[in-house]
Amino acid sequence: MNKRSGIESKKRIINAALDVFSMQGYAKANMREIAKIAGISIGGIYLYFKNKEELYKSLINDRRRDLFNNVAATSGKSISATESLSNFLTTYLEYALKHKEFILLHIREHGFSFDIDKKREFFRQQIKPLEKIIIKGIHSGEFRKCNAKDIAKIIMASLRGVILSMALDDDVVITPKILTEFILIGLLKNGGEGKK
Amino acid sequence: MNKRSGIESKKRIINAALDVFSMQGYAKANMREIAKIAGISIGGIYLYFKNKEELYKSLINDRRRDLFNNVAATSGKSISATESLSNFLTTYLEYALKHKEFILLHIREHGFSFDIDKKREFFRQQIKPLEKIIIKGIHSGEFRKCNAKDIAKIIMASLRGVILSMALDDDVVITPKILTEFILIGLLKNGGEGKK
Amino acid sequence: MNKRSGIESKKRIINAALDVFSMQGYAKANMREIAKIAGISIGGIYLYFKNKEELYKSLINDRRRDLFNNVAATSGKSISATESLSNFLTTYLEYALKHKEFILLHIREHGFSFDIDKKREFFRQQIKPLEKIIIKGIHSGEFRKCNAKDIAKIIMASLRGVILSMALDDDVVITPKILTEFILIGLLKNGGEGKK
Amino acid sequence: MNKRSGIESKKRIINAALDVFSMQGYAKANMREIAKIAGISIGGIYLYFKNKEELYKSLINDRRRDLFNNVAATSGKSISATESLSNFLTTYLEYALKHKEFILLHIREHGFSFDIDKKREFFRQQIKPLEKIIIKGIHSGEFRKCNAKDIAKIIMASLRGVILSMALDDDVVITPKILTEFILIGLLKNGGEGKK
DNA sequence: TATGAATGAGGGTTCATTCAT
DNA sequence: CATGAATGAACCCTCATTCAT
Repeated sequence: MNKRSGIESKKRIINAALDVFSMQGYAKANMREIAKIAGISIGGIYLYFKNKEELYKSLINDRRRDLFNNVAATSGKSISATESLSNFLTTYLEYALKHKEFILLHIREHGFSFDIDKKREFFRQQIKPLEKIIIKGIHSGEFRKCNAKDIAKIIMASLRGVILSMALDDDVVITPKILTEFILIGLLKNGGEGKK
Repeated sequence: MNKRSGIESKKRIINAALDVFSMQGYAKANMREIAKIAGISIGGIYLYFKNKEELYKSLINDRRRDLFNNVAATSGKSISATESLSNFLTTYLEYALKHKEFILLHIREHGFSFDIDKKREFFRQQIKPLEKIIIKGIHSGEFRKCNAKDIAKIIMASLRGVILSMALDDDVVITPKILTEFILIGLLKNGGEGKK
Repeated sequence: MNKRSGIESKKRIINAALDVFSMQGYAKANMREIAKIAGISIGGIYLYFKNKEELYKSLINDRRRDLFNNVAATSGKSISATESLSNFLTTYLEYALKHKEFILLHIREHGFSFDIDKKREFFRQQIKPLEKIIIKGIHSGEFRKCNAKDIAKIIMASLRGVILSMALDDDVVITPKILTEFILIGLLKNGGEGKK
Repeated sequence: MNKRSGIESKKRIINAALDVFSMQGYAKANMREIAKIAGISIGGIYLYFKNKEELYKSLINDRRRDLFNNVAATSGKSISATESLSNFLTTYLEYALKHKEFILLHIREHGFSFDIDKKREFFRQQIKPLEKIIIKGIHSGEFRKCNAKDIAKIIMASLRGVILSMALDDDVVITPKILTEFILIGLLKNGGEGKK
């Protein structure tokens, strides 16, 4: 009977769950294994989480909030739209790299598990700040004229794809700088001759 | 009791399986439901497929071959690199739209189910033709100088993200034309002033 | 893999369940044991009953319907109220003796399990025919004047107690004849001097 | 944290246990809930009772002794057999009304839980004083000639049924007076014409 | 070919009980 | 005396798979 502080135990469970869920997916993930990795008994998990679903949701929501805060924190500071976009992409990419398991889990289970609508909503919400940046850039003359909404969707989708690819395949490494450049050269009004 | 040709039955099973697997994911998918949708008995499935895993693998491989052939078919014909790239993206996007379920399944289970290495290999294979196109474009003077491998990875990842977003969210519609344009403007040597 | 007709299996399950439920009560009863006694696998039970609760309810409802039909069948035929009462008591007692397990289960779980209101209603329904018999007897001059409702309640309660005692304790044997006599002597207008 | 005398705590546990056991039955009753209602920690219960079974047995035995004492206290005082019977029934009924939960629990678990033989014995013991009363009544000429043992069994069973019905169904109210009258009129030699 | 009743391993969850504090 | 986090056996139930028909 290992006595640990409740918070300690909860953290261990969350980490173990993140591991197992992201490796096996929600359905195949197995409470017994999570318990084992967390170094706790099966019953112990149910001291902190009502059930498998609640454990999963808690996981997702925590990371989601985290990511959201990260993005929000860097969004206000920048001056130019170019800088804003760079910050946006960097924040996302860095977060994704640091929390591979969450990203995998999130993408893997998106549209399959509970709260589908909530998830869809979450994704749509992500596009809005991006759209604002693009509009700002167009107004300031930094970006070429385009349908901000469409381009935001494409960029967001691409970002998702890049993150997914990096999470899935260790061979794929895409730095924020390269990605930003690739996207920007297409957006800058003067086509980027000045660059490179 | 329904006498059908074996091929007929097999087709029905495959379609049903694609439905169910893509909706629920491999782990949660249920042989009983597949059988019901296929209009066949449970035992019937095992006449054509050794087990659940085999059914799943058969599904994936068939579509994979199919997609590969599609891409290959359109790759040789085009003359300019720009055209080649456009064809490549269009083929992928159109295939993805026609086979949403497969795409969802493929992405969802990639890295989680069996044959992980095979899948990874499949993805890497996809990048090669793209890389060739880019190199061709650089040589022909159509594309700006860049690291073809890196850019190929980014484009492939973006394409994956676009497909995923469209498959997951009905609200996201990205046409091959718009996507190609977005990517091209960043690749064209002269930065796309001539365009638009 | 023992192949039996579905009906055969279902019967075996019902009998086993009746045994186990009545011996252990609903909460302590154990699906594995039921399966074992029924000579079937655990999963087999779930082919015929959705879950433990459904199995239990099905059991109860079937017997209830059965008892109800028995009582109804003998109620219409008799001429005198005395005879009616005798028939009523006899039917109940005989049924109870034949289905001890059900009675035990019914009493044991009454007020504790699901459908509490349904059960209460069932018990109240049972009193009505009894009340009618008493009223008939008072009108015909067979029975002394009394509050038919109260007396019906007492008789029904006593009947329940007798059945319970017999079901619980093999040492207690009360024949319909003796019980009827005991009750009747109190009901007959002339106090039963004529009798015995 | 709450400092209470041990006796105080024990009492609170017993009351809580009586509540929970009688509402849910032994098997479904839950130590956590008992602890909560008793306003004590789970571990606290185990300071006073070895385990669930011991707590239950302690409960039952205490009430049993209590009831037994009550009956004994009123049995010796009366002169006529009629009065004795009336006292017997009244004592039982009143005790039952005051301790509904115990009665429910006792009946519900009789024959299912531990010490089955002890319980059976307890019930048989109850019949003896009743039998004595009847024999006394026959000798004194108050009661008609009958098989005292059989009649005692019937009366005891009826009493049990009446108590059960009242405990289970709030709609059923049977006063000691009415019950006694109903039973007596059948027992009195002269059929009870003098009465009422 | 085709059926579907039967199997049983395995997974989610509960809860009596223990023990370090 | 008292606490409540931790344990793990045991329960209900699902579902891939088999096989007699």
